[in-house]
Amino acid sequence: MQSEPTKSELEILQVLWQSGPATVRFVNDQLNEQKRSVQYTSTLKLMQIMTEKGMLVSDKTQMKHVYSPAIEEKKTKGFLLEKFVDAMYNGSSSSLMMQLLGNKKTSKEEIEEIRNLLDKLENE
Amino acid sequence: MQSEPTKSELEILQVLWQSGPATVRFVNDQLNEQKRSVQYTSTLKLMQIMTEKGMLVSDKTQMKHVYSPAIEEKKTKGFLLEKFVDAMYNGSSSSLMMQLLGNKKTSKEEIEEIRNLLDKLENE
DNA sequence: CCAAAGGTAGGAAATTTTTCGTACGAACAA
DNA sequence: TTGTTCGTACGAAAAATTTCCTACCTTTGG
Repeated sequence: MQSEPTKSELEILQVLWQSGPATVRFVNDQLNEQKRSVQYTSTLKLMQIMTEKGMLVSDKTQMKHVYSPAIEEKKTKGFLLEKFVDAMYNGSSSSLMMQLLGNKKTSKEEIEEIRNLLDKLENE
Repeated sequence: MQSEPTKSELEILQVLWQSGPATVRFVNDQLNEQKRSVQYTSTLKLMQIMTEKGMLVSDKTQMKHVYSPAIEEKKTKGFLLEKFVDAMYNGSSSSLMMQLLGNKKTSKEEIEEIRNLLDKLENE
């Protein structure tokens, strides 16, 4: 079973998803560049907690520990997406899509792509 | 400007969206039915805080105050959806949709609904 | 060798979010 | 009238999350 990452935890996961396994130093630098100012030891602590929780795994064979997400990106995102859809749109994917398609301009290509996916889904 | 509702605040908004303007008593009952056990005064307090923050407005002319969301449902959901897409899918709506459709939670009916929506969009 | 730089560990402080106890007023039924 | 029920107000406790201080070890450059 999977527990919901907090806001800060999610930021860390994002860095790791984006850049692959990394040291605390690297993650912390990325956070400071991309997100917000945060002390090295804060990031360290959080990543340690995440490891305890089983969200990350760390390779401690070297002095500079290297962390990676314990659960694959797709699964975690899928899980969070599902929760989001449930909470916000009563579990209705199409409602969410309506909102999404209504809000932003979607290109013909994207529409085609989605249509193809729909076809594939129905032929299973 | 709009501030992000916390988890609990979102639950309250959901009740109000679902049922329209309501008293604390009603909201609290709904939460206990639909979500989790929570004391009346906890819900009251939270709704008061939300009112301070400008997320809710309350009609205090009657003894039983009646609360409604201060911002329309669509705007709030759109705002949260956008943040979600940005955080999780680098702002790419179609990526999100792919993931959504890839999850096996989408029913035939929903697929049809989406197809219709795509048709509509293309004919504009 | 020695100092400086950079790493982890751990506890505790700070902040944010959530919960609830208590006080007190209004309504209502007996 | 009177007491029971139902409402709000408010402060503070509790819990969850986030931040950082301090200690101490390892590596590296001079």
